[in-house]
Amino acid sequence: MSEISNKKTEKRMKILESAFSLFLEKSVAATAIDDIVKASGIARGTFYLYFKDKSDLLEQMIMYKSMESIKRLLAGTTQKIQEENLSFCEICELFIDNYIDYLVMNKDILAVLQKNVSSWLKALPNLDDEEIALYYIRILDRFLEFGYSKENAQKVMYIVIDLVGSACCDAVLYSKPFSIDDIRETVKAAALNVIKYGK
Amino acid sequence: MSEISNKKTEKRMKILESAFSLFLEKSVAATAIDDIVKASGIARGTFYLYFKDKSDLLEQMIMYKSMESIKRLLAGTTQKIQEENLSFCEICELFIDNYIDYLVMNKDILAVLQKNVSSWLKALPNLDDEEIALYYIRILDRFLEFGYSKENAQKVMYIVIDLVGSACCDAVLYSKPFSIDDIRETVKAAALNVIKYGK
Amino acid sequence: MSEISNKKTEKRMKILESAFSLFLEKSVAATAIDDIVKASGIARGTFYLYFKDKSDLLEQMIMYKSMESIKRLLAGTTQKIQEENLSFCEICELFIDNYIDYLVMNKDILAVLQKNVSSWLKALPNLDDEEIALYYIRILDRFLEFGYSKENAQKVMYIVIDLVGSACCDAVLYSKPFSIDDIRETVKAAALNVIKYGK
Amino acid sequence: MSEISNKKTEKRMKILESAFSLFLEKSVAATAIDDIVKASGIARGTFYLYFKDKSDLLEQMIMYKSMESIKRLLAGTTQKIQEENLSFCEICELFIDNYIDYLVMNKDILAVLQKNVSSWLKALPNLDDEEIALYYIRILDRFLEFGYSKENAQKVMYIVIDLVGSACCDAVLYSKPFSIDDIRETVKAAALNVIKYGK
DNA sequence: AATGAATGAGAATTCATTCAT
DNA sequence: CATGAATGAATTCTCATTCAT
Repeated sequence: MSEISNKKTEKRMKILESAFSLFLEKSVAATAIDDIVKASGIARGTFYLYFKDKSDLLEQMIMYKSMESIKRLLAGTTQKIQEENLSFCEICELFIDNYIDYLVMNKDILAVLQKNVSSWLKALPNLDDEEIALYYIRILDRFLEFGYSKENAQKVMYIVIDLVGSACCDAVLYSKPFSIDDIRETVKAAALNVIKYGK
Repeated sequence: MSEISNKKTEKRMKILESAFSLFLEKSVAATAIDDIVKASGIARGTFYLYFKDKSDLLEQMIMYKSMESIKRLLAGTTQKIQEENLSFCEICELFIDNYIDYLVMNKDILAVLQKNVSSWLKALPNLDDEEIALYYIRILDRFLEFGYSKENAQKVMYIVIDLVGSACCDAVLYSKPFSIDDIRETVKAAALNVIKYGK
Repeated sequence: MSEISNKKTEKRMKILESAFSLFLEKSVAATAIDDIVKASGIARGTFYLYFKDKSDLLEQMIMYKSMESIKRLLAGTTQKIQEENLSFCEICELFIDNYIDYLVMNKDILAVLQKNVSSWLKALPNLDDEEIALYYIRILDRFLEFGYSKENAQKVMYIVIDLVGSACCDAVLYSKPFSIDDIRETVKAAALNVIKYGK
Repeated sequence: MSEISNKKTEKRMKILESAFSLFLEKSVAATAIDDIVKASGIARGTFYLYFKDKSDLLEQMIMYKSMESIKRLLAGTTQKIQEENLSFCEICELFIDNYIDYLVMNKDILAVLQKNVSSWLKALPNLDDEEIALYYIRILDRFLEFGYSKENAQKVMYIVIDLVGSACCDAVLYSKPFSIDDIRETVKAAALNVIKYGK
């Protein structure tokens, strides 16, 4: 990659990160392009060299942020799976636990993505990120081993991820109608029941 | 109710309905107060006699729309429960089925409320609508009969409703990652498993 | 006409006049909406209550200004015609003389309208201004008396007006390639020759 | 001419031609330097190596385009004059005919130059193009032979060219208020009358 | 209560021009 | 000579809200 191309990517990242911070502080709607520009230390026109408009920025950011973090989650989980020798249900529990932890710890991301936390799921089938695709296949295999059909496995995985994301989003961000501490175990149990009895 | 107060309520409804249509057509963000005012056939200033501002309108609308329809859903379901003699699990299945039907049929409401379809849940505990409160208690009782603690029952009910709402929202509105026909049975089974094994 | 409607028309005029002055001072391109707004003593948004945008304003202004002044020209000329007893050629000469005088005296209008001074001609056939239509017919009648066919009369009238407008525009505004004093008599003679021998 | 200087001229032409195409497509005002630069296949900064700014480009283009074509017009006409033995009036008629043909055929140039088609006239007296100067003198001589004073000849020539250009501009571009076919003969007759009786 | 003209802060976007490479 | 990323002043336009009638 050339010097220039490097600098461009760097600046694009800088804008994305600055915008993200502002979206957190205020909210997406309350953040003006002008704020982003000032926070990024660039000129107003420069923004438009990198993004078509605010919604283009938001779209790119959701992908960038959710990819970035889901990758970390998957990497951490699969590593543990390989190290220790775990049963299918133990793996699922571990994964769900990690996902909830991830949501709790990344409250900032959650605040921006809202109920779209799990939106990376929709992009999974035709995603061009090899790393994530690999993890996905590895987990899918375990479902097949457990007796799931491929189709059913995909649907159940979707429902579980969505269930956890949706329920925890309200809990983590608003503690409504339950705090994350109150509902955590129930969510975990619910998710596991969906998997255990979903064949 | 007096003549005047009647007219006021009527005009308030007119505004809510006009706004709802526009929110559907365009989206909330793209709808200006001016549009709502024109569609309602009232003067610009009049809007502010009925609503503090746009977000006040939105809040009132979500409540109005989701109450209105959830009431219909609950009424229909509890009636059937009383007529036929059903077991707890049959009742739950019936309720979930009806909820999915309701989401499919009220695609327009879903389009505006998005993943907030189930937001009426958050308001449930301290809601001043007697009718709904009554239904809620009746269903809660069934959970207790089945062996649930009150607290756990509330959590599981929340998770189930949220699970169905969230998964079906994507399915009904975007058919992504699955169409509602593809995922319906899996969602239903998942929800039932959460209830059956959630004690 | 109601009080309000009166005030609206008044404000519209105020904007048109302020804009006209600025167009004169600077040029159309160099005048920002903001300048017009300041000069009119109104708020920025108010401008958009009266005009869609700058080109809408310009269009309305050209019509308004060229109508306004052409009416004065026609009125002045036809009055003289009725008072004194003049031959066709004398009438034409008088008219052309008056038109040149008008262009010289309304240098400001000319500066804004440029070669569009005669653009009111294009709108003549389907114009809804009764006053002007009346004058037009009266003059046309004289041509018919002189032996012109109706069609030919219209064409010759157009060419003459356009000839005078175009040649004098350059002369009055830029004195290029000739000053108006240098070319006036030649233009007048040319125009008269077109009429005299154009049958 | 050196290699380098050749390439420079070539690139300058390329920019002029690209700009001309865009001016035609959109209009001068709606064409950004950026568009011209892209269409020319050069870098943004390069533009400023060849032209001071947009108005400099426009000025150079009007001259370039109107010179280029007026030369062709004059060359074609004078050639015919020399071959055939024509009277003064026949020459004038031929010239006017050719000018109208030229305007009809160069509708694209007309669209950009608008009523400035005849603006080359203003530059005639102090033009450093020998070829055109020569043609001009030759035609002027014929007017003197016909009995015109030098000064009057220049004025009449100006009026005639301007008359034809202005009337035909509206006709060719907008067919308003008359189409070119409708008005052609009347314009021709008018122009000839100006010359015949303009002494 | 109802009206709608007026407001003006503020948002988005463009674009000619510069300058370091 | 050529490049094109960066600039930021300038401009257009929107829209929630107020207030005199």
